[in-house]
Amino acid sequence: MILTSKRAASRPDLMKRTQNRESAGKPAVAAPRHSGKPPRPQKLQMGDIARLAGVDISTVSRALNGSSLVKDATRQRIEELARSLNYSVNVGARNLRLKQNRTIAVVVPYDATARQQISDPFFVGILGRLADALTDRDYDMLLSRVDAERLDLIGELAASGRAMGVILIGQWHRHEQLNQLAAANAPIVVWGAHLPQQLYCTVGSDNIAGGALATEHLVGLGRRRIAFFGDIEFPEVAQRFEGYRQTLARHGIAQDPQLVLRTSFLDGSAQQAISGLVARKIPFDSLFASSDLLAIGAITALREHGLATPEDVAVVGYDDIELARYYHPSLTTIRQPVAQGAVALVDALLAVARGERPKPTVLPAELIVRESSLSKSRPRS
Amino acid sequence: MILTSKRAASRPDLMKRTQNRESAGKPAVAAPRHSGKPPRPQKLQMGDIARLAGVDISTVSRALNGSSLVKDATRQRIEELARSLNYSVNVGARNLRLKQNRTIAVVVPYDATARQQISDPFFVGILGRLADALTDRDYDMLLSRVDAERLDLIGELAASGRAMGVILIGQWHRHEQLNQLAAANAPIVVWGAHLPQQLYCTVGSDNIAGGALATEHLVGLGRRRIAFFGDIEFPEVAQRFEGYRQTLARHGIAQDPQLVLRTSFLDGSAQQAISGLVARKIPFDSLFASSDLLAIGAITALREHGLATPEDVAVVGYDDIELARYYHPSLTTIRQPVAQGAVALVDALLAVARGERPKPTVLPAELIVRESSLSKSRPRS
DNA sequence: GTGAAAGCGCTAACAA
DNA sequence: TTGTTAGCGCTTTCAC
Repeated sequence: MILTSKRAASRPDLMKRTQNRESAGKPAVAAPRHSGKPPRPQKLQMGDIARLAGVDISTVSRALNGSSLVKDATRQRIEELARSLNYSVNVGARNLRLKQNRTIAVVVPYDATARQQISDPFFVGILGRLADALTDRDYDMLLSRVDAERLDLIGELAASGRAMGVILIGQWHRHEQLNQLAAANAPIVVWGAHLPQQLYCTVGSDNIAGGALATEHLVGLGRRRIAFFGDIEFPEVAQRFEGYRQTLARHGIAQDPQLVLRTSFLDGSAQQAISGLVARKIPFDSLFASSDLLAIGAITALREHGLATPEDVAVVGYDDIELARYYHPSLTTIRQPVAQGAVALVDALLAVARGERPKPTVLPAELIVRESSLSKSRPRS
Repeated sequence: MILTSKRAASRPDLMKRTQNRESAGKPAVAAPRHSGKPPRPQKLQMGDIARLAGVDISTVSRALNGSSLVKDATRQRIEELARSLNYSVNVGARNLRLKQNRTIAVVVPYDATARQQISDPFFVGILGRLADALTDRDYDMLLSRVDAERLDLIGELAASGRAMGVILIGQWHRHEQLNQLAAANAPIVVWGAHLPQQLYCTVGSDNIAGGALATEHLVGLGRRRIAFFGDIEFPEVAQRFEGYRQTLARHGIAQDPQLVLRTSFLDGSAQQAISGLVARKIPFDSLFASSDLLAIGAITALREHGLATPEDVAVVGYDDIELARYYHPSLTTIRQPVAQGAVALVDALLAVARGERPKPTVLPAELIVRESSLSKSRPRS
């Protein structure tokens, strides 16, 4: 080895830092400011603690990382010092050295055409749970909004080392793009529907069962003209529709295509759909909406047309967002186990990051009965 | 300088990497796997691009950073290569070297006693806007939930270099803790009320004006017994209450302490408050709630007691969450300019990080009139 | 039990 | 225009 301690001695910046610190007690004379700005102090680093504790920087590192090599007394002193000075190890440097990364990106795609926002309460619920699950495991959460048209950008999050992997909330109708990403070995996990030929891992609830539960419930109430609201371009919605379809078939109820309405989220398309049904005098006595937000929009529109829920039209939503309980009428809906889902997403992503190929998770869905479907139908005039 | 190219030659890892890459074309014979795991490939790095392009790593760095020093043809080639291999510069290493950081932490405090969740739609709205504002400026957003009792943890986010600063959404009743953080030079900015003796920078809307607008509106409708719902331990709510108080005084309406109810968020305390008023037969003809969520809870409770909104009790909320439009009755409310606020928060934080002391921002509040306050009062039985 | 030294992946002054 | 080299703040062998 050619280079001995020459190296340290030739580090002018280290000298400078040392001098700065030592003159920190005196008023700002030896350290002239160049600007009028307040002198936001250089961030403390391990070398400073080491010098203050009179030990080598490597000892500080060991102490702060709980190595058993370091003498208890020394560790005490160092820990004390670090705490009292509010020192925290620089995570970036640490990660670089360790080639590790404890950040996970959570991506909420948004549509430029604004069909569904980050503000969808259901997604927000997952977000909160994810934050919990990640915090529990001592991971940081990087939150990104990404244009659904540019899902390819997701790969960059991992490639750049910003995050060790990506949890995507909402599959949309981007199955192909996601498959491509997975094929390119991007560490992603998706909340959504499990599809055939799927290269990426999904976590989601059993949408077919959910759709069936909702429909079964309405059929059980004696409803026969059950409208379906939702955009079946989304795999999850398509599966809910499939549950609806199967249930009608099982009961020998003819399926009326006029009752299947492609509606998106809070932008008024539920209102339009209701208006359309009413205008064309298509009879219906109930409605299964693929989200609570849609259900709420529909109930509002029904009311404007003089139709009461549940008397004239029983309504079942999907998601059991918090508001479902507080809305008037309170909403019958399908609950997805969000907390469980968040944990499953995190665990799956960690597995993917380890190089495994975790199986998709399908969680149970549950029917929550409330006012919007409670009473029996009354005769239509 | 003692060390010439000896150094590079003595880096065994570099050699190893090179060999690995070069044998990558052949089937996995020379590179035996130790486990059954799929061989998640070493992440590409700048050196790889350099070797493939036949230039030095520094040239790659320059090319990818758009330095004008590099010849156009070379840059083209390098960029092409990087793109086709899906290479992205390692942000961690880059930040370390540059001593910069383009991550901003957004912290949503939550109360262990669950008064207000991350899921408060208003906060979520800000969150989305912040994501936009940060993305626009090419900053990453680190989202953390922090126990409101442990706001001191916030300092760690900056001290550890995880983020260059912290945007805190929701001031709560933690004014003192925040002042301490600011005194310790933590780069924070807070969404909330501007208070006297405040060491940290806030961005928020004019809560006094908002409270006054709401109250003025109800008075203008002929209401005189106006209840106030909210927890005035929160500075923002306290200011809304102050606007309410001032307005009543201005109109010479006596303030009845029985009409001021300390209610928190969606946990049913609005219901209790209404029940209490009804049980004690305290007359009231309208209600100003310090959040839309409270207003919705109150309307639900009123309905359960056979009181209609707006006929019996006119209701004004606060925040103008998206749902306010879709609720039944749609909600009269005070809108806070969230998008503007998000931009202001980000700009303020960047200023703080530069060592400046930006002034608190107080944004205008706006009255949005909807059904919940529309009609005139009707006589009470 | 502690210190010296190398190097994580990158950028930039300096040299050529 | 490109290559060489030092070093960002940290962890971890390897010596002592």
